[in-house]
Amino acid sequence: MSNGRFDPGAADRRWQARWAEERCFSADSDSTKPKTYVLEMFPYPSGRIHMGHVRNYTMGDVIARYRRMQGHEVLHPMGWDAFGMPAENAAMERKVHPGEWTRANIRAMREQLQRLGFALDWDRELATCEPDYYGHEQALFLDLFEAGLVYRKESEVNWDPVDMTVLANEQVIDGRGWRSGAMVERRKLSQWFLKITDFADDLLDGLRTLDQWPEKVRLMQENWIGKSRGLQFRFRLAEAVGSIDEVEVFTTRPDTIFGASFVAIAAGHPIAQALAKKDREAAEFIAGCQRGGTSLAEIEAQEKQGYRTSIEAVHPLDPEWRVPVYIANFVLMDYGTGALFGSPGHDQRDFEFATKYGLPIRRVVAATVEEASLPIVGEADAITGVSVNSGFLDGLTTEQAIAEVIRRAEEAGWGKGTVQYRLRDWGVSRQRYWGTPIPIIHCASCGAVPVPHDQLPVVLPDDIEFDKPGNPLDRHPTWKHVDCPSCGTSAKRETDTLDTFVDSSWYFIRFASQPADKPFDRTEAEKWMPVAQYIGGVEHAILHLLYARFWTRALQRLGRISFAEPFKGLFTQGMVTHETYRAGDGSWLSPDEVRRDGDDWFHIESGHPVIPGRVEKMSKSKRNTVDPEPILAKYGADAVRWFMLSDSPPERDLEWSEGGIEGASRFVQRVWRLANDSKPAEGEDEALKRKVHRTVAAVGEAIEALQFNKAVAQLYELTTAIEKAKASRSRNEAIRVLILLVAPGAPHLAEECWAAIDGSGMVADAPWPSFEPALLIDEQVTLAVQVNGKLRDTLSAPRGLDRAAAEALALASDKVQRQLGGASPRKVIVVPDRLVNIVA
RNA sequence: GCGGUCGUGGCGGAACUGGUAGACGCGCAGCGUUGAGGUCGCUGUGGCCGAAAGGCCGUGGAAGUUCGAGUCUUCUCGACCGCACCA
Repeated sequence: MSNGRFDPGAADRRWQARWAEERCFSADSDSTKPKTYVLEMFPYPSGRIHMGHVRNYTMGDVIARYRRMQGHEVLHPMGWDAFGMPAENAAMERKVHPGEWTRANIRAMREQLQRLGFALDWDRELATCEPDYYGHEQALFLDLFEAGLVYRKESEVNWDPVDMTVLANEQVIDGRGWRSGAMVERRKLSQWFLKITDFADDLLDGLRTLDQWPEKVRLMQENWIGKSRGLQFRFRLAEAVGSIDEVEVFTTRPDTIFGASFVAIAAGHPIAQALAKKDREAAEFIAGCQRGGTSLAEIEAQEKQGYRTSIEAVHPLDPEWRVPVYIANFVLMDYGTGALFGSPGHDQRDFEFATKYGLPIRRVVAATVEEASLPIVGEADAITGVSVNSGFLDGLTTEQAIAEVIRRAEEAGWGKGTVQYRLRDWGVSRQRYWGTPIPIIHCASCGAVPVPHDQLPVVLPDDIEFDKPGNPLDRHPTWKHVDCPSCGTSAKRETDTLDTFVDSSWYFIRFASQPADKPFDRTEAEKWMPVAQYIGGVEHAILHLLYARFWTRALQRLGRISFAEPFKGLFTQGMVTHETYRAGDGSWLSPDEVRRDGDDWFHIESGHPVIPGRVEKMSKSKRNTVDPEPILAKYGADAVRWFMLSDSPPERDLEWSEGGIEGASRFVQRVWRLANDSKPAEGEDEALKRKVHRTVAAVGEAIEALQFNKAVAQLYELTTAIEKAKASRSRNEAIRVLILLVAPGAPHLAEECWAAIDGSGMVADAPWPSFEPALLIDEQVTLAVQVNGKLRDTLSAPRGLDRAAAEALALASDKVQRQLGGASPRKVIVVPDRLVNIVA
């Protein structure tokens, strides 16, 4: 064994090979040990791993290895979220098949991950783009279909008329398609939806059970589901429109019903549609509303506009009172009833609308009844208080008034108390090739017919052309032409594929159990599920994590599994960031193109000055990425892993720095030197022994709380203590323990050191060291001595010193006496074993 | 607008239920090792005054509670994140 520097190049490979050979990290579902499922969000196979992956998987690996050392049977799998658009873009740009491109990327990334020495069970690796995964997904989709949780509906989408495809909101830039640059249209398409709204209340209630989730994520989901209680009620129309003689609205503030000054309906509302047939102006207004994309920015940019129809609505509480009906661009068809009544005194949006169209603005809520005649000026007064100018509601608090209106509405039959959700059903149709084919066949006489289970998987055709815009699956000459499974006449396959979020909604169950003949085996899956610790980026706080929760609950409703929540513990890690650099012309420069000289930065090639910018998430566009591969080659896996754990708390951003990786690398060398410095010695070192026990306790605690930066700091301290200690049996023991404590973070180093001190077996199989609680407590304590709350002295005292003795000891201090200047203390506060505060 | 997180040295960050602020790392400085540079080792490092002993100030700002506040309360300023015409 070398006495020189630790050589990660050789050590990394050596131990990675050993772990693989001995299948150290294959999870045995028949094990009698306690089981722990540790999972990180699986990556999209873009081709190369980035620092964010390294950080994410390092954290998971520390948990997995720590649990293993604690005697758990750990499931820690890895796979690929392998469907998605980048593969199709690559196909178009480079004329490679999406599958070929994706699989090559997987090979490259698998090798990179293996290079980092993660304790992964590669036997369970899966890729969502393979039929042996998506075929089972199709089966699950059909189960949901049969249970009535899947339906087909016309829905508005962003349509790119050149590429002939649906665009996600993020792909619409300034109203144009991101690839084609064509003006995006709103189009109605028949799409498949999953009934996530059926579970709105369950998903909301379930959040309360997720006490190991970040509060932030639970709040985000709560807001996303957006439950509101209110009154749904009808205005009779003074004059019927065709067969429609009333308009139903929803409000969360029924107490403001006496402030009603208009009714507004969405452009897509049946009344609006009916009016459009006979009123050209109305038709034009509706068309105007539907121009442009559905993206957030665009809707926001639009000014509130309304078209005053000839219709009037009758106030439910006063048949003489009529309010105008507007078609308005800000009313959403798919929230509530697609219609609302405006109460401009107490809602800013209604206020603006009423101001623009000269509608009455009445105060119906005030802080106190005395303020009933206070005018509303400038902006709406969105308060709760007491009802005023509201007939029978006058004097009631907002809460009472709401209840009273609902009561009367229900009694008289013109409305009822209801609950509304912001959450919409999940549209899963995508007009793309590289996704899971939706296993449905459309038959002219039988309608939408599920593909029989024995004909699954519906496999994507390989002979596919990307030379034209649109969905290549739809253009394929033969693929979609099949016979109806029900009546046998010729029919057509669904050519849309599933949103890739469906793929990631159940992969964690497939990891736990992967039989060939079905999606999963219930008993087997339940040995591992739910995931004990799930780790990933906060960007998935809503979509992925909500969809996965929904899918799991759906499976539970179908009786396929017994648990409702897939992820018991969730941790959202921060991003890896780096300073940005710009040249004089504003172009971005990468970190290796610039050089620092004191406080100034220069472009290496040209010598021109460079402007350093803010620290931002590593991204290609800002050119501030650091590729893990060369770093890995230079410093080895352990230094990189260690740096990922150091410095920043895991939930916060970590700034990549040369100094940081150097520091981590230095630590690796220090541990290595200590391991080689362990020679037979006699004698005990009490102080060091205590330090070791304290560190074992603290590091374990820190890892369990996912505070890796604190664990790292503890280990630095212990390392320094060992370096300073004289040779002794305790010191050799300390080195042995240090190696074990370092192992989850720096496993290659640990194995190599373990071999150097002749430890038995591998660290990968070694148990986590234990500690003696008695040794955590010192016999001598340091008492802080304050005079009037200011620290004046610190004294060493035996633990458990009583109050009187502590007080006497403190008063005996020269420094205290000098502060007192002969005066006697007025009061003395003693906190045993901690401090004495003398009040003069 | 609504909801949330966070403000501590030059930097990343520690500080358990109110009890020695600044652990640990980076950076910086001095010394040593080395032929030089780097590596490596040792020492120092919140600010101000002081040779030192020591003193004063100090956790975004202001006030309050307390023997004692980074921690609790109120107000205020700032940064960041999520949602957003949701009736």
